[in-house]
Amino acid sequence: MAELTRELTHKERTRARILDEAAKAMRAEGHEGIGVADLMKRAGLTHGGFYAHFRNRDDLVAHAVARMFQDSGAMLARHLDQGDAAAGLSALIDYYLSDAMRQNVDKGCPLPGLSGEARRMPEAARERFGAGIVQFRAALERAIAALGLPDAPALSASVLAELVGAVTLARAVDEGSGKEILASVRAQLKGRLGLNGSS
Amino acid sequence: MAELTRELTHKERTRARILDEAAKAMRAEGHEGIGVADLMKRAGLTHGGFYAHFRNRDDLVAHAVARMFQDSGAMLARHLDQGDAAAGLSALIDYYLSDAMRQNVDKGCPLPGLSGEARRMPEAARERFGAGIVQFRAALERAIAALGLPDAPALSASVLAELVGAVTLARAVDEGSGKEILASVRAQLKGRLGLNGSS
DNA sequence: TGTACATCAGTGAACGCGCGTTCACTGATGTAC
DNA sequence: TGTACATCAGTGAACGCGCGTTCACTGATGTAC
Repeated sequence: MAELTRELTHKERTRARILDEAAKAMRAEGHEGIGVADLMKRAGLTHGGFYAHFRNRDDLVAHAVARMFQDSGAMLARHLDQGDAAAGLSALIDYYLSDAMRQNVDKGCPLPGLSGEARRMPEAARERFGAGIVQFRAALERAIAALGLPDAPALSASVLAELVGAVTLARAVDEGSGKEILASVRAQLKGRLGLNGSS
Repeated sequence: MAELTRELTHKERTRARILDEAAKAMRAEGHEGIGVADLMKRAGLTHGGFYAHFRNRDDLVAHAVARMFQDSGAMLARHLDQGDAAAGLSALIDYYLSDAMRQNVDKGCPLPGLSGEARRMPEAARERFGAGIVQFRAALERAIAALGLPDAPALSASVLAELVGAVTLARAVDEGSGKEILASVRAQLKGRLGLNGSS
């Protein structure tokens, strides 16, 4: 408990900086897309020091994945853990399917960029990734149930698939098609969840 | 025209074999996941011969992507280019969201496995990939329009996102969750398209 | 029909390069007295 | 308060390895005569 509020040591701050850079790099370049030397350079260090912070590269990847889902969980809580489920879901959809999400591949949710290669990640990272997906879906399910829609478990899977698929595809096509996919899916999804009229 | 029916030369058959292996390997391991030497070994050859068939590795990747979308287009045509749009779409959904699709990552549609890294592919491959997505969506749009549903363009984007997202996520989580995601999305998607009762 | 030769798909050794990892060392920090 | 020393985060040269690519060569094939 004291653990949670204690000042970070110098080493802990360095480690956090490395993890932040790793999370950015992995979102942009995939889990194999950045090397130890480049990563340490981005964090303002030399590559040899890496092994004072992580057992090896696989260990880094696992912790970077955990880091990304912490951010992701905070984003979900910000939108969904408030009184109004309809307003929260609507805002989440607008955020997730925004053009900023399409463009800023190194920020935000790891699902569109990394789900396709999760299978190939080192074991610890893969497990955390799977757990992150399950957690994301559970948050959606709660919000959908609060909205009073039927069959929230199945609907949450469907909505999550549509959100993640839309961003993934929007990033893979040309800019015009990508923006259009996002706009189409935003409209369809809100229609489906009855979020059209108000708020 | 004669081009299309002519017997393949020995070299052309070899090239096709290399491309088939490359397509399989890329679906399973990503576009950077297989090396020239391993690929040629899988095709029963040695690595030096590679450059008699392709300018370089980027050239191979571009042609392998084209190859995958040929297969993908044939799969779509098989399901959708027949009289009954409802039966065709229903069969496509069952095929695409099947457990076989979840398991056999080296076969079938390249979208779930590779869309997330399309952005990072060499330019020619990236363009073909984007074109493949647009073509897939167009086929869906035609079938949805034939079904008589309103707003086919937007709905096709939404359905495609859901299909691709569902398989991507199902492959990234544990087996139980994966099967459950596929079953949920199958049911939701068919309900959405009014494909529940018959056929 | 049989021989000589050109063609060219495929071989395999070699290359330069960047990767993850190791390790002896440096030098700033903070505690002991 | 000032000095001596232990700690340890970070440095940078070095390693073995696998990668994409090159290239001189081989040997089977098929055409020319």
